[in-house]
Amino acid sequence: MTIDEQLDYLRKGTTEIIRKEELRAKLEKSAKTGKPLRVKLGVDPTAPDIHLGHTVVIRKLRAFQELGHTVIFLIGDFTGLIGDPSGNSATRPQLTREEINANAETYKQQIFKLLDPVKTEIRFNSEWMDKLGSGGFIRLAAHVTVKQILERDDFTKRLNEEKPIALHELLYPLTQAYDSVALDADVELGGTDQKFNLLMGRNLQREYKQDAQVCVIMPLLQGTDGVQKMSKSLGNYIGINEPPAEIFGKVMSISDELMWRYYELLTDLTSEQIAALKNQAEKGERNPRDIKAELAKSIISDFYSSDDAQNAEEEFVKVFRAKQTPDVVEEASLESGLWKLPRLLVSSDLVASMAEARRLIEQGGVSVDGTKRADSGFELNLSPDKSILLQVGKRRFMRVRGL
RNA sequence: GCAGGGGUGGUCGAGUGGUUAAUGGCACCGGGCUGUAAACCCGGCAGGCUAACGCCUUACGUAGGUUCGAAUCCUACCCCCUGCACCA
Repeated sequence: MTIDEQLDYLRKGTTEIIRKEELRAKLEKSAKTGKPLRVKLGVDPTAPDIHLGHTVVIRKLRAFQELGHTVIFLIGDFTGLIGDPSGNSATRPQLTREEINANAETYKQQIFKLLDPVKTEIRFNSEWMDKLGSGGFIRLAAHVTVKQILERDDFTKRLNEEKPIALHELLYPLTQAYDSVALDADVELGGTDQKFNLLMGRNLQREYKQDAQVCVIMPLLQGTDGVQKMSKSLGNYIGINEPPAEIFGKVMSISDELMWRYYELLTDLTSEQIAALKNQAEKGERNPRDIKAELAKSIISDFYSSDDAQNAEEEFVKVFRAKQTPDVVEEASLESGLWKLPRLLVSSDLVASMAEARRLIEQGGVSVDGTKRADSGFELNLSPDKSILLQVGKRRFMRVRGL
């Protein structure tokens, strides 16, 4: 690839690159000297459950790796002690060394589904932060003025709204910035919420007479609700460790509109290819459903095999289009005898409460052996010699049998 | 410590004595429609008992109190937020 092509490739999906000319210069220099660029991503040590939102940035790291550069996956075990940079939640719990190591293992196991281990360094910032000591930390703090820190949007806003800003929060960008100095980073990646912190790294590197890092800023991915950013706490996420069928279903449940965003940020298709797909959908040449199914398969293939992706789709079609029973249905054994339907649904854990069971039955959401039963008084007999298939809604199945 | 503001169901946010299990948005669940778990439309969304009509428990930071009746008034306590504190 020429440098221009590389730049184009790296630019796809980014919100902003600060600054593009510098990135070009760095790419050129690297090509000339054969020395790979050091590309940094900092992560929080507490949340090792990676979801698609995180992969937006990780995929971008991969793009750098594909071009031969080195990725530094930085686990912020020191910064983690400081607290939440977005300021809206409480200080994080302090983790023990063992917990941090365990989380790091989990991270590795997950990120290496996307990244090349050979071209990845895993580092912890306690490595240099611990050495710094409080004296060193104060000397570090002397490099930055309060005004500079307060420029951060979030801080300005909170200041104006008279919302609290804890002192340690002001130090957060500083420590993150120092990581870039310690690592001599050429590029740092982050979401739009990280922009200020990334820029702080540039400034601090200059203070330390280093070549300032380029900041590659990625958008935040919306969750399955299409409204808020994907996050575990909002429950609108798709985890990369989820079973393929689950991922497939969740992807199919995003709105048609949102899928273009997912295409852009979660696949390797070029912007032109995506535009072409969009065009086909708008003209009615292709059903958006199919395009979404392809997206789902592509995403699954990142974390599983393409066979798994294929199977997930077949299963989906079987259950939702052909309205058949899935291949694998969970089985439960309950006491033999006469059961009332609501009680059975609750006892088999298909439904959480009797009230909900009755509601679902009355709304026509429950069937027994394929027949809809909309009567809460429905009774059935459980015996050991034959199992009964319960279905709630479109996708909750369970086979029950008497003991 | 002092002054002020605030704590409501998964979430945001109404409600300041009486059909209030608590308006509304979002999320979520069910149904319809569809080549989608999309969009759209309809319904639901504390729990227990009942085939059903319905009945009964809990619930608006916590604990008491006033009242025929309280998320709403009173008392105490807890928690969160903002400001004050020095120079005087």
